[in-house]
Amino acid sequence: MAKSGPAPTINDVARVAGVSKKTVSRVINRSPLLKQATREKVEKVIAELGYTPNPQARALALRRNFLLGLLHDNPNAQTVLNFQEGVLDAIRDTEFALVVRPVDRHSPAMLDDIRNFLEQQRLYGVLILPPISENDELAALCREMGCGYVRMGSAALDEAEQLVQSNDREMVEGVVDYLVELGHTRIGLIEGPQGFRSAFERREGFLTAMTRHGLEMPDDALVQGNYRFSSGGEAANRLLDQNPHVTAIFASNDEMAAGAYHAARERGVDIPRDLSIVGFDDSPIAAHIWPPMTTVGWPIREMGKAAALKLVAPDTAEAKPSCFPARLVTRNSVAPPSKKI
Amino acid sequence: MAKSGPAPTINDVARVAGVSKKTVSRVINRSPLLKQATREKVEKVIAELGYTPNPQARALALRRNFLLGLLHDNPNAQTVLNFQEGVLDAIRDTEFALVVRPVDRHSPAMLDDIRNFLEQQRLYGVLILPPISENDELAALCREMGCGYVRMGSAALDEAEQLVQSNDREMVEGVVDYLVELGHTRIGLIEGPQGFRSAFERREGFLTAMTRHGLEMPDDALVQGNYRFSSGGEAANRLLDQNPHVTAIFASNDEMAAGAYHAARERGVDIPRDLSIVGFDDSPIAAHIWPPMTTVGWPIREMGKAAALKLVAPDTAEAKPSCFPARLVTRNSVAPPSKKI
DNA sequence: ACGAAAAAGGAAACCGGTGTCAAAACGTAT
DNA sequence: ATACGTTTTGACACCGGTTTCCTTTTTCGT
Repeated sequence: MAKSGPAPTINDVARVAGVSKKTVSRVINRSPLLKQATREKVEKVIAELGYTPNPQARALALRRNFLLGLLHDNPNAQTVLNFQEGVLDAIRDTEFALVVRPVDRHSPAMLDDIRNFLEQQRLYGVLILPPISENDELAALCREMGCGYVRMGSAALDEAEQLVQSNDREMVEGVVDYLVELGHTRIGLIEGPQGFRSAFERREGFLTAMTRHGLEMPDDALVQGNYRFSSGGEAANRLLDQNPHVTAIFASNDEMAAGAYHAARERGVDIPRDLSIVGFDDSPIAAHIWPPMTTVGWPIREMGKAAALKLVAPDTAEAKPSCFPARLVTRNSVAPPSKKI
Repeated sequence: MAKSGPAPTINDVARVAGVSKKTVSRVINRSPLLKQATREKVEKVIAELGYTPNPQARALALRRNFLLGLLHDNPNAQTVLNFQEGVLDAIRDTEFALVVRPVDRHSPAMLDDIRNFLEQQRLYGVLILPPISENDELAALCREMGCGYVRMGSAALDEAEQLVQSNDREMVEGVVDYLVELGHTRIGLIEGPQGFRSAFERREGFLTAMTRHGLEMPDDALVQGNYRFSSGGEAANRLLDQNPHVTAIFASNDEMAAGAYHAARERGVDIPRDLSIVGFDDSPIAAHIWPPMTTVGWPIREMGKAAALKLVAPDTAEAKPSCFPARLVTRNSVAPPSKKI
């Protein structure tokens, strides 16, 4: 049992074990050039005293903190928090801690802010969430500062090693296949905002599949939103005005899909009888809205865990995978088309 | 302009300014016993070199890190993230950073985990979110470890100084007044789980107002949920089975209210014509669900900011207030009762 | 048994700040 | 000019680790 009072230091351990502090340091850092007997002796004392190294002292000496940073500028709270949970799964019971840093991607000072942040905190590594994960200058900054980083993204970026991603594109194709199989031929798309790689990937997947099925995709059946709830309603109204015969809509995220629900409701069109809607993300709103929404879920928490492990334990098996499959979550917002032309 | 290369240290500043490092340290720490001329000279050099003190070295010397911790075990992602944002509003452009730590209040090891965490990270202070903010052992632990703390709560706890709270109870009374004014007399309550102070406060507010209006509150018009979506549906079904004449339901949070929406839908009762529903929190779901939900909003972000300021700048005006008024957000889930008896 | 190479361990400096305490500088009364 | 009380400043140890470099011990071939 450790006695109470001030925490024991490396000096205490060294004194009690009758060795120098350097030797204790070697034990802590698993240096291979130690006699087995010495190591055991020191380890025994460490256990007795309940000694743990002081992170602040280590940080000073190593010029590097045992801190992971989470950089995000994400409108979706649930995504961020799930990712956080995943990261914390990874660093639980380690000496690492997680510091969060929301940033403003519209601020011209963003890069300078982040540079200051990295310089100040001397982070071990950072995890970057979309959409700023797609900022290559930011990645370059991390490299320049010697700060490890892993990006979460929906598309292959330069270096696969530093990325966790999902197969968005493929999944969106699957969504279209599913709708077509049910008989839908006039399908509208509410895409995400420019500058989001995820929005791009999802649109491309959508268009690819439509082409593959030989389906027409009129320009005005593709409208843009900004990933927020209200934009979904506006987009759906525009879409339905321009293209009244549409029988199904795919929205690039759940929030916009929920917005589309409201627009439909206000126009008196019933979901799913008159209009099928599919979202993306499987955020809580999808389950809570009526009727429960068919959407695409991706394992954010697992991705967070893997991303963190890539930084803190890059050699473990769990840190290896960088692509995490999404899956279709079928609920009640989709039905075969019934609208008469 | 600072030259690139290794960041300047206090020694560089001292050398260039021709003073001792202690003097530089005094300048940084705004020591009052410095000659104005010296101060200006040093400040000039600091600006020239672009010097910023190394937080790791400070942490070691002061035995205290410039880190704020956020302890939470909250089912509501939006609440947590909003609070985070508030905290970051407060510490933006300071040397502080925020480290997050989700905990498991059901784990018997929780207190030990947190003790380790505090001991390791040597935090400047922690912010504690409900429901664990109501754990007095945890508060005692913080005091024992000499770690500042501020709790967010919905009721007056021991020391008002270390708390940011909202006037939940009062607001719930206001909700009841509002419903009564519209003509409702048979109002059901879906309360939150045992052990949540917020649940207790909201129930008491509800019952107080009912009594004040001379309204009957049969035992079976009060059912318990666990603050999660699914429990709201179950609770509403139980409530409506036992008490079919109820014309309005107040739920202790929005998620449960949303669950109640689903139950109503499945039973074919229309909101708000046949049943009015009021939630609490003004989380996104309230605006996204159909019909948009009347609820009570409270300024979580501002509370986060104030809580953080209480730790890092306790003397500023913004850090003073500890009670933040909630307000009724009226949307479309409430109407006068129309049900025939 | 001896010397050389390899292995193990230690002394002291260092990371970049802060605390203590004494010395220097200054102002002023004698 | 001297003595004395303040105000400013600096020298040095310290926080708790790591790194560098050197000494001691062990191992082993001959």
